[in-house]
Amino acid sequence: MSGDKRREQILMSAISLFSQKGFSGTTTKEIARVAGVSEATVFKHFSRKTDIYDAILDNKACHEGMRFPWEEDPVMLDAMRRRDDYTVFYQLAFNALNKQQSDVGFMRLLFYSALEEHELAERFFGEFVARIYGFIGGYIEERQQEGAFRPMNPRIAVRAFLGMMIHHSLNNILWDKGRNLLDITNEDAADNFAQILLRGIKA
Amino acid sequence: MSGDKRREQILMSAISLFSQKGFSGTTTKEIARVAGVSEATVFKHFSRKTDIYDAILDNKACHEGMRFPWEEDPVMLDAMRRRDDYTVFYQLAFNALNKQQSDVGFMRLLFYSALEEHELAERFFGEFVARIYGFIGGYIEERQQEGAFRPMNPRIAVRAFLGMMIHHSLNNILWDKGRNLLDITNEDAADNFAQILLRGIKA
DNA sequence: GCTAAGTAAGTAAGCACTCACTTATAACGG
DNA sequence: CCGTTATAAGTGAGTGCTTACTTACTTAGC
Repeated sequence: MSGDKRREQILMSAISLFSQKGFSGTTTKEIARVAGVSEATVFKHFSRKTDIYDAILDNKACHEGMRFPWEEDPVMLDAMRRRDDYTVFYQLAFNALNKQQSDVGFMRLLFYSALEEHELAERFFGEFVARIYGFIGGYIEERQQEGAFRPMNPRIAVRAFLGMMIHHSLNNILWDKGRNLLDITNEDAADNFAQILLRGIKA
Repeated sequence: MSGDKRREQILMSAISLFSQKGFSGTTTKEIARVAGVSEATVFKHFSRKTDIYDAILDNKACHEGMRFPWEEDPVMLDAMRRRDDYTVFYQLAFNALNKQQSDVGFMRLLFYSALEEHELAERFFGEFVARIYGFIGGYIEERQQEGAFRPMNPRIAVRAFLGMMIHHSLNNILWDKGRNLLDITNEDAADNFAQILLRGIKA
């Protein structure tokens, strides 16, 4: 197998393990076993254990994870132009919830790295989340100036909205996997969250 | 020093370390150093490392952390009787935010234990959060029957409200310690979150 | 003089990481 | 077509260090 392919395979195994057990809870031996190679091979591709972690967050997080739904969703972009606030926030929530649900491992990894205070995780959150605040906050601000939304700090509205979505995903991923407290579809969640926020901030 | 006092002292050191580095990232040697005793003394009080973790979540979490603000806050109980919805939700948010802010270590510990899938953490979340959903959800349901709130699944409203608060605390604790994205007081946050939710669910 | 509190000095297992070595691949002159 | 050779991919068997945990022993207080 070529070096690049093997490297990718090791990274995939590492993502799976780090997301389950965190950095210090995962051994290089185990990464090698899951990747189906010897431990020495792992160290041929990554000279230190932290290099594996760095590579994951550098590639996976900062390239794959950094795509923004609104840059690819014509439905939402069109709704923004038409000032169809409900569709804008419904699409935002629906896209985000689906994305979070489809990559539970990556979500867990981000949480571990935040707790372990990995610098790359901090950078990821700083850049990615900052752009989200700018984008949604900017739209809310425009609508405030148009008199559609009541005056308030738009970033508080963003935090409230993101809070609903992320906390909902967190519940499903971490604390309430059996959906005992609340068992709803992403469509239902997006619909309700969009409605609560919009009624909550409209003029 | 008496056995019980020493035991407590070791637990305090362990809480501090586990909350910073997680379970597998913390060594028994380090716990002993912080507690100012020998490693052997740690194992006199706790025969295995996991016993320390269990003791923390058993005592600290299930006894100290399980106190509910509404059971002690006369302002909020009175507001509930008077159907002063704003004060009810403002007090809920303000109490929760202050509590979370005052015990960052405990919050981090709960996150670690959720990621590491510690059974006691699951029990804590199951019991504690379930009671919150029952309590707030029950109040919302009553107000719906009185015609004050619009018809909807009350638990979705609870999730939205808890999401705003917990995500806000999480931002301040984990991702945006420098308050770059949003820098507001707990009073401001509680006020805005309560307003957004109430406008969002009122009839 | 008994019991509880405490520890120095271990132990075996596990950890990240290295080294000497083998195999597979492919390019190239004859 | 073959045989040589350079290079990259891969590994078994270690290295020294750290880990959770133990044992045999000392001290302090009633």
